[in-house]
Amino acid sequence: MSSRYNHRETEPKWRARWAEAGIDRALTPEAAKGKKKAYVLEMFPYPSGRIHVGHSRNYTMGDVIARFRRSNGYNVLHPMGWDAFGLPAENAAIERGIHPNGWTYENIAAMREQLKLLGLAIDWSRELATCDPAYYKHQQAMFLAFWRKGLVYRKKQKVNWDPVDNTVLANEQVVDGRGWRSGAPVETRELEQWMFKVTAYAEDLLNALEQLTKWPDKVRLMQSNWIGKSQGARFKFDIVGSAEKIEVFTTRPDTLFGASFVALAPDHPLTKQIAATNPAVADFIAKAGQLGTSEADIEKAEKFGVDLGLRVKHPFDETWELPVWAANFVLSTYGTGAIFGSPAGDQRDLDFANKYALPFKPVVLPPGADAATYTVTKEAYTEDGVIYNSSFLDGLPTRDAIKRAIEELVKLGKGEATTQWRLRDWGVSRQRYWGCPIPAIHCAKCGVVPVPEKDLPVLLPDDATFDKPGNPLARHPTWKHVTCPACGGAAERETDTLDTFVDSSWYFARFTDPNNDSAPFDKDLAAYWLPVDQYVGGVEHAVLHLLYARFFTRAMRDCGFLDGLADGEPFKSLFTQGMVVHETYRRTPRPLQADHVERKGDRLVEKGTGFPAEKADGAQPYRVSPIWLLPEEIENREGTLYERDSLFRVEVGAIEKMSKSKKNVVDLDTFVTDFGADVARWFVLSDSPPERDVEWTASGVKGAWNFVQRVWTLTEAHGRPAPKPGAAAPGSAGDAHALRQLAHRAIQSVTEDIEHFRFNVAVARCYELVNAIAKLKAADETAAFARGEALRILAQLISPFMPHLAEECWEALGMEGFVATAPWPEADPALAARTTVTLPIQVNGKRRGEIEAAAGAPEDEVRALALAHPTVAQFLAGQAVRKVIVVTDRIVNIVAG
RNA sequence: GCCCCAGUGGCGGAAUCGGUAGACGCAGCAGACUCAAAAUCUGCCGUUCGCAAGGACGUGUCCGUUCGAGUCGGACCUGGGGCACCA
Repeated sequence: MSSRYNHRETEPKWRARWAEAGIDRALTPEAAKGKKKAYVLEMFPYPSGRIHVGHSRNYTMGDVIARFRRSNGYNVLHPMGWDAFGLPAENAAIERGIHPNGWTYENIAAMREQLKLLGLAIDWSRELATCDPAYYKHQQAMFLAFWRKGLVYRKKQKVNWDPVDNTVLANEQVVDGRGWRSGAPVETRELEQWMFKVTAYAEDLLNALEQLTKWPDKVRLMQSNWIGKSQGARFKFDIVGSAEKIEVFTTRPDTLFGASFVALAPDHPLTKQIAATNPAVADFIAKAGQLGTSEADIEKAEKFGVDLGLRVKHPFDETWELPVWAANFVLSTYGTGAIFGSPAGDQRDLDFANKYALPFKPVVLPPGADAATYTVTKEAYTEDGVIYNSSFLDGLPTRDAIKRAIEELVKLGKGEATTQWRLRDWGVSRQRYWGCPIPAIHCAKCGVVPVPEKDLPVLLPDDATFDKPGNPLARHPTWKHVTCPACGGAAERETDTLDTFVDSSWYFARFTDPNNDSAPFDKDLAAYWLPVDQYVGGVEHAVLHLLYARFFTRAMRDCGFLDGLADGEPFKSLFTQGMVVHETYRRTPRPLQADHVERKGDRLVEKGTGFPAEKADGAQPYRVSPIWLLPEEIENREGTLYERDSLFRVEVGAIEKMSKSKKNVVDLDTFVTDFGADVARWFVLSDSPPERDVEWTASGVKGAWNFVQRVWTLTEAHGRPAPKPGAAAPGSAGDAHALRQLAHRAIQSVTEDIEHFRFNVAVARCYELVNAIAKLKAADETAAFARGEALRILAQLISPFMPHLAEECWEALGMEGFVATAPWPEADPALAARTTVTLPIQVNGKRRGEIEAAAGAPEDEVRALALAHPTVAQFLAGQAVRKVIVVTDRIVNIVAG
């Protein structure tokens, strides 16, 4: 009598046994002598509340790798922690009066329990939270060390300022140019900010990307573009009738004879200076300032400028004067904030010249173009070519002309060759409470003074208030008042806290020695475990988090915290996984008469039902709001979707990333109760390649559920112990032999697939194996051996994916110990090898038949067999065989005609 | 606007080195079991012509390279992602 697989009993049972046996703990380097190490890490979560099945994919992928490595004999480190500082905790404090500390730790407790439900092989003894003073005190110590090393400095930087709330806004708190809470238009203010000198490593951060061969090309390219190294020249234009000069940066000094104007950024000092007396220029600055800073905004914006009334001398021809404009497309933050425009060779310059009727001429002749007739009117030519119309540069190809032009600028003492970086230093100051305090003290006499190491950690005060906007640290009555460590006089603490990207820039190193009180981590332990062998996370962190972490490991190395990571690269192999997406559901809006609407507090609701309502454009003045609904609030009645309780019709919206705001989430607890963790784990890895998004569907869940049941039914029906690995078979023939071959080939394939992150293909191979096991009906000893062996192999192959089910099967097959710690199966080469192959025969590239041949059969033999094939012969009738191509074990192609 | 990636049955996808296109799953169809349903099992399942054997067509479009192209090259179309107009 077969019973259904009961995940509700089985899953907790095995989790308890694993925990009791402590199999998920990483071994110390001494205890792991002779083993290789594998550090597997998923990007740690922000404790935002509850997790849904969408989050589970990331952790499941890491877990598959971790379990696979452990089965292959590695000493595995697979830890978990919490990126626990951040804005949402502070928002919750403002909105609901809960202290960020309490809110954060409650969320951590809830999410830890949820993650444990997934059966992840995580070493929970190493758990850390970045908001724990035991963590951030080391961060403060490293901050001081970086400071001593010259990697920290202070600089004025622009921030978004809310003039009503008197507070600095994060970009995400600026909605349509207004403060999210006050609704007041955002102002730009300059504040003294703490900076990390990332640019000190610009060259290395760029060059080392080449060595990161196990990172996705896409991420390497994005980092490379972000760092943005460009070679060019810096030189000065002399202003006519003045001793002042305008310095510009260019990558194309070869086009200097095509110059038609010089343009300055709206906030270039000279532009500002002229604006003081010239209302047209002041007007231009105001207009340019209204444009957004995002590229989308600027895309829509037309290029415009204003003539500053100045003229400059061309560096190569004193008699040639160029007008000076201010233009909205010139960036003050890049290069010198000034350019020369060479319209024929740059689309922006061309658009600008055309708009203001500035004269220009082409100076780069494209290959094959005729110098006498070539013109540029609407489209600039930005590629390489041969220089003409350019005095001493005439006839030189682009590259040589760039060199020659720079030589000339140097000779004239006007400029030099330079390297320009797009990368800027990292501003780490945040005017917020819930972050790591910056260990600095401001003294009127001594200036900015570091907090002495012995006084660390600088703790956050528990009794901050969140009832008013602004920085709770700055307005705390006592916290900031201290004595100066240098002179002993009255002084004030720094009230800025660190950007949370700092917290996540070294947590992977802390995991190697998470309870160290005297140092961030022990150098030997870090040297043993680092770099992280496999890092798994979302592509949204492709630039900032990964770049900052790469900076941080270099800085930690150079400040003596970290040994054994000579190249400074923290993550050897990176995988960026796709998201889980799901349909969205919205209540279909229903029109309402004005007298059916009432006001409750500051919200409109429908009278009687209390459904939220809003103003509408149609015939009726109001409607019920089309709010988002959870999947479990939906009911399907004969193909039409309704909201379960209200019986509103439901519209199916776009398929989007699972998110709280769209409510298209499937709660993890509920799902695990209904279907089990294994079903969730199996589902998120089936069907879609890991780097692509996977859509969560009921039918996909059903497929995974059926598979779990099928594996268990087959295992239970076998009803006897499976042969131990390497046991001799009692003979092997026919279908039983075929099953053994398939099982051993499955080992090879699944092993390869996991190594290469092809989880969906590994899943397909497991389905094949199960189908083959089910198909073998014979009951004799030979078949029983083959079936038992195949079931044992199956249990092992699925164990990284569905660890609970695999343990239950392993036990039912009479195997000893945990499948989780059993050695990974090895394929018997004799069984896995193919002895005969099916070769397709093509005639002139079209398939006309196939033959069976021994694997590796000699070419002559295969050729003879192919030519003798009846159908093939038919197609060859009346034609001469010109050539026979035999690709061993793949294909035969006969060329005839 | 610039840069990058991807387009394969009704759907998700497989084809790892240029060598049988469509593995595996989902959906669907037919049948078995059942009083019935669920579950399970068996078979079919790219389009098209054909009674059949078999043929023709088929991996976004067009062109090319090759004995042979989903895979390589060129041009284009569509969708997705990144971006700080980077001079």
